[in-house]
Amino acid sequence: MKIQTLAQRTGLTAPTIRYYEKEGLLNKRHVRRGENNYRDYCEEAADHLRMIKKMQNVGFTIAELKEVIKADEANELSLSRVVELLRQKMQVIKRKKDELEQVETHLAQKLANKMALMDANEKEKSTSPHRIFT
Amino acid sequence: MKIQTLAQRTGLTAPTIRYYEKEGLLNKRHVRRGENNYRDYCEEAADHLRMIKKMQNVGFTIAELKEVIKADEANELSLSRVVELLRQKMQVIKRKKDELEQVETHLAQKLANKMALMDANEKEKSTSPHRIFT
DNA sequence: ATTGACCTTCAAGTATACTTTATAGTTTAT
DNA sequence: ATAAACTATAAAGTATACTTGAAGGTCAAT
Repeated sequence: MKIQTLAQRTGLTAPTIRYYEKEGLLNKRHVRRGENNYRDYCEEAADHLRMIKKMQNVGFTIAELKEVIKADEANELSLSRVVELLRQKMQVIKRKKDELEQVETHLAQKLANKMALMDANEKEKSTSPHRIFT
Repeated sequence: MKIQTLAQRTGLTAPTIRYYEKEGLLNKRHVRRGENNYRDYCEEAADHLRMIKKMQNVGFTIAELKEVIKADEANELSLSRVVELLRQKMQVIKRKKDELEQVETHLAQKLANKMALMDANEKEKSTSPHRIFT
């Protein structure tokens, strides 16, 4: 598949996909070159990019993504190092999940607060008319 | 409390705190000025900044943070607008949580994979000696 | 065979979030 | 009272993650 197709399937732009390749987030498994020198992507490239997008959304940098991707491709010699890295990244994710829940609680509290205020306002509005002639 | 104290309590640097103030993430409730023109922070400022840090960590931009903070301070007239905004941000958080879980699953799978490979390697090592003189 | 829609690379430009530097006034300790 | 350690502002510099622009090659349809 060509770059525009992949862009549409992932919601990224073609320049962004080229940029990610330059930054080392894609490898031979994902991209080849045709005779015309056009990039030719395999089907899995779309999933790969969607996962990259998700990790980006939750705060991973390109450098961190690259680290995980490269580790995944690395050979057996560094297996224990890869396992260590994956464990470490999962710790980071756990921390982020905790933080998200704290933020969620915080916002939920603010929301409840504002809604209570709105309710109070509504009551005032509906009771005022009764007081017009009192 | 002065800026260095606040910096230590939040893990931010003094310039970062000044920068956040300039960007509108702190208000009169959080900072005042002494006679010397030094900033004087209230106790709640630390919690406020820690929450900002958490939201930053999970991918909120300064512009988004400012939006929520300003909304929170807004008067009753825009209450329904604030409630709408808070609901919207909580949706974003929900989405981020989903994404984090997907990434977590993905990494957990890779981890399991690598560990299986390591196990296989270990077995090979322990059986090889037996084959040395065969 | 020419037009338009693709593709290529490379370089420069932009937005965000800081950090650093320069310059100067204030407070604290000896 | 003077040095060290703080505070202030303003402006410039940096890193990250793209986006945009220029200049050119390729492909598909008329």
